[in-house]
Amino acid sequence: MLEKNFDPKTAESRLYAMWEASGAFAPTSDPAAEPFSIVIPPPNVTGSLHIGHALNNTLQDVLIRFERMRGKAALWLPGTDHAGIATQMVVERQLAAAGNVSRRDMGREDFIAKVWEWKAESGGTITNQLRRLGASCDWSRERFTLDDGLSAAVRKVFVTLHKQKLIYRDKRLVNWDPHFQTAISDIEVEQREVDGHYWHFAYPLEDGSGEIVVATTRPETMLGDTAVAVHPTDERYKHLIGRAVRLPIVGRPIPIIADEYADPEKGSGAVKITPAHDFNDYQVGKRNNLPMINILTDDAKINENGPKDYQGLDRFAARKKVIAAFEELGLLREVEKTRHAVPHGDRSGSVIEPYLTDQWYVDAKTLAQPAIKAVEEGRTVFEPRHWEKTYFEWMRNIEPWCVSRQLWWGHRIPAWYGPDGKIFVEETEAAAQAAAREHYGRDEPLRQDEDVLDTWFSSGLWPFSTMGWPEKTSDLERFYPTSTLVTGFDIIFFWVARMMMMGLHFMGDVPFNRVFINALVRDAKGAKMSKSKGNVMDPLELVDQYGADALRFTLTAMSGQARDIKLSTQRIEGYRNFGTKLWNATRFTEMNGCARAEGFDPALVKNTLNRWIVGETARTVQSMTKALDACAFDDVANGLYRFIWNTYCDWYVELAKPILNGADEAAKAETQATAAWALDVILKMLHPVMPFLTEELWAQTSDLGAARAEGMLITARWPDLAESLVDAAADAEIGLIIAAVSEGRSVKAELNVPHSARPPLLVVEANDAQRAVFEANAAVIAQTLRVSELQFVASAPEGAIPFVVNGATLALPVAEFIDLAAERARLAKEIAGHASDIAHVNKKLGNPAFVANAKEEVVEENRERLAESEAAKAKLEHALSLLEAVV
RNA sequence: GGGCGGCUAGCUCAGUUGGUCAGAGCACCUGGUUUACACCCAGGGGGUCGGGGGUUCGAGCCCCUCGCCGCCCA
Repeated sequence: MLEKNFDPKTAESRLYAMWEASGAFAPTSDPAAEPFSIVIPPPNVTGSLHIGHALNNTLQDVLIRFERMRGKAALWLPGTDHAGIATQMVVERQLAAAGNVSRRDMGREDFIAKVWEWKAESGGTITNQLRRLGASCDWSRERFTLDDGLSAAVRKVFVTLHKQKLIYRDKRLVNWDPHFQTAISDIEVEQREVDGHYWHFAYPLEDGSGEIVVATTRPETMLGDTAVAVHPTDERYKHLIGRAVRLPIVGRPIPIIADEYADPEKGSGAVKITPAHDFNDYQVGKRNNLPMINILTDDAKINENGPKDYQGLDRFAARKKVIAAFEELGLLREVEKTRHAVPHGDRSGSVIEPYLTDQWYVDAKTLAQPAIKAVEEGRTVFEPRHWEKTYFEWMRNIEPWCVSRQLWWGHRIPAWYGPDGKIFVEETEAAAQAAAREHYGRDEPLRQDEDVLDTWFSSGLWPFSTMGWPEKTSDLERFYPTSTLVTGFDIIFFWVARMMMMGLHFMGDVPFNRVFINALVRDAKGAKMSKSKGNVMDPLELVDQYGADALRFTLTAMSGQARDIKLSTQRIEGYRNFGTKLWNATRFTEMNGCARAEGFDPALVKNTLNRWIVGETARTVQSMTKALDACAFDDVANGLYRFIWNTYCDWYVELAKPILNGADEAAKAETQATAAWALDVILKMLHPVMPFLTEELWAQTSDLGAARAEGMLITARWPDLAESLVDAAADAEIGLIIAAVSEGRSVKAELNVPHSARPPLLVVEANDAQRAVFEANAAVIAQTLRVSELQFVASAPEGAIPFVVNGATLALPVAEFIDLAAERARLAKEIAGHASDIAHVNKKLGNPAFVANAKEEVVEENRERLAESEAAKAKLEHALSLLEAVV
């Protein structure tokens, strides 16, 4: 006998261990099985599971479990990302906290050893947390972006792209993060609106004949100014073009040039040009052959190109000093308050400086073309579809991808420099030396590039590098392209786009056929969860509190197509209750001898109620299968909820009670068998979303009745029930019973008939078929509606309360209890309802254009509806008139 | 400035190709010792589907326009 409640705390770890030990997570080796594969978006190895991971991985697990049960060779390939900056940051912080020497004092080798040490200790945290969630990943295939195989893949890709001239070295402005002292890519830059100022500076003309005013939000950059630009058509300045101003503080004469970049509408119309420290100015500088003066050090202090008394000053201190100097010189014309966007590093949070450096670039524009085409042609489909616009938008305007990072933790760039600076890009040092020997005609000492690659470079290879590429492995053969990628929209640029480019280039095929973009989880108020706001919900705490299944079900139910999910514990609690409901329904069936019958065939059941639930079950299987195929996760959750609670528990079990307690042994046996059968189907359908509870119920009911053909639920076969199991006659019959009971309950409740009262239910008027249903089901209706019996009468006695169900008139003789006013109100309400319906339909049918243009079946439907409503209204009006007569 | 998404019951959201589509869950109100479940059962109130205009026999669903809100990119 089942306990009263499911206990997730003890069951979850036990069941997970059982699954894992059984090998159920690995794809079946059956060569005939169709492959279905998902690669996990590798979480940062430093990370711990947040609610976004919980959602993302729940959805992947739902798909994997579904396809596994369907008999496919389902592979969910897990792993983690070395996460260059993030990890380096964590370890550096730890070193600092422990009072250790800094990274730089420690040296590269020792520091990296420290990181690996840290990874060995803490790197398993997040994968263990995924296990708590129930994720059925194939852990035997787990990968890490910095493991040997993936590192080899990275080198191969880099060298190949270099030889194809799709990777090159270039000197240009990059986004420089002074905190980490590395370049970062455009998409790692976050624009933040901040309060700032426009400082209007006067630059005196060199000949002393006047001045020209420019404005800037970054005064310190004036130290690197090499021109002032005005618009070529700007009449105010035309006469000054070609002349020069003397740059205050610095004393350098700089030219006044004509360039369309200057906007006559903005400020004075003249703009200072600092080619080495501003992206727009850089373009202007290139167009006009201006010198580019870098005035900053790697850590954003003024370098030797600045005036003596500025050298070594931090950029913000230098800013203050520049402003003070202008004020002193009497050249500060105006200070204007402004709000403007300032670039920040998404990891460091520090202000990014445009900075002129040598970096490695990937020719993303070229690689993007096939990636754009693949989505245009539908070889990869985004779900929801509208994300394709975002993808195209970015891909069509893609910039060269800066892939070098001045960090230590990551894939060292496989490039070696000869004594003369000649670059040898090879997969190994030995190969580079060989190439150098070839080039120089002798051995020369080589120096490897100090930089590492952007983390996203290795994650871009993830769908094939994890399967063993560049080796030709059987996994690649079988599971590439992967079936579906499930990820968040925030990394469409970072990750999805890069995988598309790399996959197409190196595998000649898309990395995945479908990309499901999941929503972003927010708190109950819709705010983004963040540690600083203190509104973070820890998924593991929620698992502790409500069980993994409840959390999974909640996330599944809420993952519609909307961008945001607003998560509240109330919701989780409700779905925890849903699990308990199913648990207790199972407990009920167990108590009532429901057990699998040997050779049970749902097509052969005779009892109407059983035929009905068989049909409803088949319908649900079909809609759930369809919804899962379409990644309509919310439909899955809602459909299961409704079927299990409102159909199986509320009606099937309730209507089955009289049979289970009755004397008709044949009907009883059939009902016991059908209830058990339907429950098994339910467990299967619910398993992908609530794996723990269902597996536990599956186990606990395993010895009830005939043995199951299948072992554990996780590997049981997904149900396949034919549409033909739906029986229209059974639907109509049970539908009438449900309608009669519901309406009868409503009447009793509205008239405040005491709960203990047991009037008979009078069948006043009904067609032959309906009469037969009422006769056959009198006992069930009587028990469920809590009436004494059913009586068939020619007309309703005085004071009986009539109600209309599917055209039949029923009545409850409860005159002694009723409040006349209440009854009058009830009737009036019903009549009004029908009246408005009639008016609505009449208006339609009265419109000749409607009858002429609308589809025949629509017109017919409306005619029927009108007739029904009119009949019902007439009956109720008659009842009301009788009531008035009594009074 | 450009792009994308949203605006449906008090709250959170569903509403496929326009024709019972005005729904669900929660919240709220009323009643309940129905021997599976109070993590329960039964019943109930509540929305002119952001505003305006248009197409259509018919629009929450299509078009235009305006207004907010959010996100992304400049």
